[in-house]
Amino acid sequence: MSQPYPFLPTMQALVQCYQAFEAYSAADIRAMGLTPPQFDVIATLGNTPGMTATELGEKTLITKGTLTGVVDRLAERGWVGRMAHESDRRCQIVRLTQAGEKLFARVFPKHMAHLAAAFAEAGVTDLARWQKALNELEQVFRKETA
Amino acid sequence: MSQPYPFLPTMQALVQCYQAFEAYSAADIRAMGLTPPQFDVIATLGNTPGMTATELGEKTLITKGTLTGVVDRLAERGWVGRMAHESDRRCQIVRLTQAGEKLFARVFPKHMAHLAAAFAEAGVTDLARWQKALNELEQVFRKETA
DNA sequence: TGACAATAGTTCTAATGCGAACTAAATTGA
DNA sequence: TCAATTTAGTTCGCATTAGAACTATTGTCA
Repeated sequence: MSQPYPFLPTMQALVQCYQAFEAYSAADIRAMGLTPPQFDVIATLGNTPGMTATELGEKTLITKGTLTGVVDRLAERGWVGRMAHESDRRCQIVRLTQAGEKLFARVFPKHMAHLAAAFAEAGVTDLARWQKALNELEQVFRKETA
Repeated sequence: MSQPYPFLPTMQALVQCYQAFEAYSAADIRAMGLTPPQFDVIATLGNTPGMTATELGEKTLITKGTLTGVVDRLAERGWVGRMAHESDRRCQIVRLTQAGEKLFARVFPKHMAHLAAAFAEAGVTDLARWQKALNELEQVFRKETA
């Protein structure tokens, strides 16, 4: 009896791997009082002079409709601010406030250390091999829609 | 200048690969009038005599709190039903109705074909290699919490 | 220059998603 | 046997998510 869908185990492995990563990462982020998307925004804006909301959305993979709400809540807490773009009045620049910079300096290294602990036993050869597999598998899903 | 966090490219590849899969899969599912979790439930219940909500949550990786709502909406549309467990009155059995079986027969093979199209050019060697990488990477995130 | 298309953000709706609190029922253990 | 613990589901609060509709602004091009 041959496999009806030989790709299913690979797909299930992808989903389980991602869920394991999410659970591991999100637990640490939530313990610091942030949600994963909020952390992504803070981490992306760290050490930058700010960027447009569109640019921020591209880097964090957050859709623009969602990004409005995420930035709203970060702004309410005083961590980010919105500023007018110099030449294009449609755009706005989102950047960290001073309090946001302090938050970034506090949570970013801490979360990186949390992740580094997970990868402690992984060698550069493993990392490269995994990355290659992921990039190849990603192309499987990209080529069809293109 | 050495990499400050050598594991970051691998993690980004994981997130991008998963997002690509999600986008590819969800577009097809939504076109059939279902959400991804709704499809997961229908697909999991297909060809089974039903199962408890806890079991269903474990297979679909949907949290129990969320599962209540997902099953509610599927029940409203007449695709699944809740039944009392024979011996344990805390449990309930969730199973497809006749309409649900028909829906399963219609959407499941169609979505599998959509996925198979993406994997058309992938050989069994590729699939096995990707799966191995994903299983290894998953363990990276599992071992720390265990 | 002026209609038209493209872009940037916001707002809206419906559905997840997670964690915590809660009720009901079953299990444990002294 | 019965109080304490565990388990199964529901409910709630808060945040995210996708997509579509909408406003404001900019770019295109005949």
